[in-house]
Amino acid sequence: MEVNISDEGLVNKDCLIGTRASSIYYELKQDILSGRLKPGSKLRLNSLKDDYNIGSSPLREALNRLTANGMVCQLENKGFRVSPISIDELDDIVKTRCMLEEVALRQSINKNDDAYYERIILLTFRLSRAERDYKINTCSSLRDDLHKDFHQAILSGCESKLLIKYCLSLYEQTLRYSNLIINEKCRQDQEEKDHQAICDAILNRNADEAIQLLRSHYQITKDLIIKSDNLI
Amino acid sequence: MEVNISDEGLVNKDCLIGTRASSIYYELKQDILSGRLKPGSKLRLNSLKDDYNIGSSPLREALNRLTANGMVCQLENKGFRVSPISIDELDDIVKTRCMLEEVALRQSINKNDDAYYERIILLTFRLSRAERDYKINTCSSLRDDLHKDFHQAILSGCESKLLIKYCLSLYEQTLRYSNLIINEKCRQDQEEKDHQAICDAILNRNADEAIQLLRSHYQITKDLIIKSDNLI
DNA sequence: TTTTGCAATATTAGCTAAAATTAGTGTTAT
DNA sequence: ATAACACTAATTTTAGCTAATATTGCAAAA
Repeated sequence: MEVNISDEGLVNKDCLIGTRASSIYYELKQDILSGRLKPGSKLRLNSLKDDYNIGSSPLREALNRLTANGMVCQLENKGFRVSPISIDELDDIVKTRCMLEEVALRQSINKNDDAYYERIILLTFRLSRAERDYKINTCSSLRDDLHKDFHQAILSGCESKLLIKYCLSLYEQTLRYSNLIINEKCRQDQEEKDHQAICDAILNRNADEAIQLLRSHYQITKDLIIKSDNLI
Repeated sequence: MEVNISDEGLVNKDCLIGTRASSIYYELKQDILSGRLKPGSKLRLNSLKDDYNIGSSPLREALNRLTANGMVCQLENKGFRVSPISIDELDDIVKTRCMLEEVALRQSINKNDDAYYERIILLTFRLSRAERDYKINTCSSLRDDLHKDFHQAILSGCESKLLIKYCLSLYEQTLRYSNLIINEKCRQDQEEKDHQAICDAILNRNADEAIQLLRSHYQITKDLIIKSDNLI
């Protein structure tokens, strides 16, 4: 199987892929995004080697790849640590994300491509089903995957690969903050409505409204994160 | 010396820094940007180990960091190669760069910060002096450094670290294409005038004009690259 | 007694070199 | 002609070693 490392979206997420460096990359990323590895905490190579049962070379490779996303930072001769979080950074992430996704979303809608609209309908449906199921079985992994797919889908009509890449990176950075919210029940119903509303606006070719809805979707999430006070 | 790997701008450029992985990173980056390592060409680990006199572990680390910039791409179990170039990608880079720098430049100018304007004047002066010297001694390294500094300076009033990071990455990606132009004499005089005009527009607080000048500066460079037919 | 500076020790990161795995290629047998 | 096999060359990984950093304990001064 030929897999280009940089095309993350296409890579099998279940770590069934070839190299150890890649699978450890996904494991670490998951653990950082989920908050199991806490922001600011030191990533001791020896501990990680034991915990994940891996050698130092592929481990260092994985950590180097994670520094690219801004999830891990490295200090010369002092090793790696999970990037610290801050309200300022969250602010920057959300603002930048709004700005870039506005452009990508408008481009997508204006292209007027049938396949794009079908994708939106399909993924909105799947996501709402997963949200419903999640209330019963509380297994979030499918919901989380579909949530990511939804947000990628609404930008998928954008011609610029770079723009899409940046938006994906910002999505993941936001996710790290979102996962700090403990009580997400209150958020969930709102989220579901937001997604449906965004979907409708897109299908109505109403770019301005869709953008406005997306902005407030992000703004509300940000406010909740800041209010939740899990930021040290 | 404490050096955060991700803060590239602050890192000593002359490879005098601590780890071997870092110094090999800068060497490789330089060789890729300069075109010595050709787009699309295979980066055989054994050859690189011999050429740069280094072990495989720091070498792999450096290559992994370079994949983050999009200068190198990696295929599972097939190693690394210099990322191929294409007109489509150049198009994407330039468009995205225009879009992001417009926002960053407007923010910078509107902030109305004296230190910012002083920086612009200073760097424009230094750059023009270096351009003049370059015509005599044809040593481009100082000119290249100052050119980079100039383009960073005009965005340096922007509050968003992310935006600045993206702009820097796009600058470097553009540079790889620029260096394919063999006959750059024709370009040089134009460039010098462009820089001066941009500087003037900024000092006049004329954001719209500055943005327009920056856009056409990039557009002209792009057209020259495409016309030069070094894209295979 | 508390604080400061230094030296010795322990811990950790980073690197090299060699082993193991994988992909690519050519050959042989069916 | 095609499929299976074996061989070669390349990548990836492990394990051991070196160099750098952090910590501890001790002694001397305030």
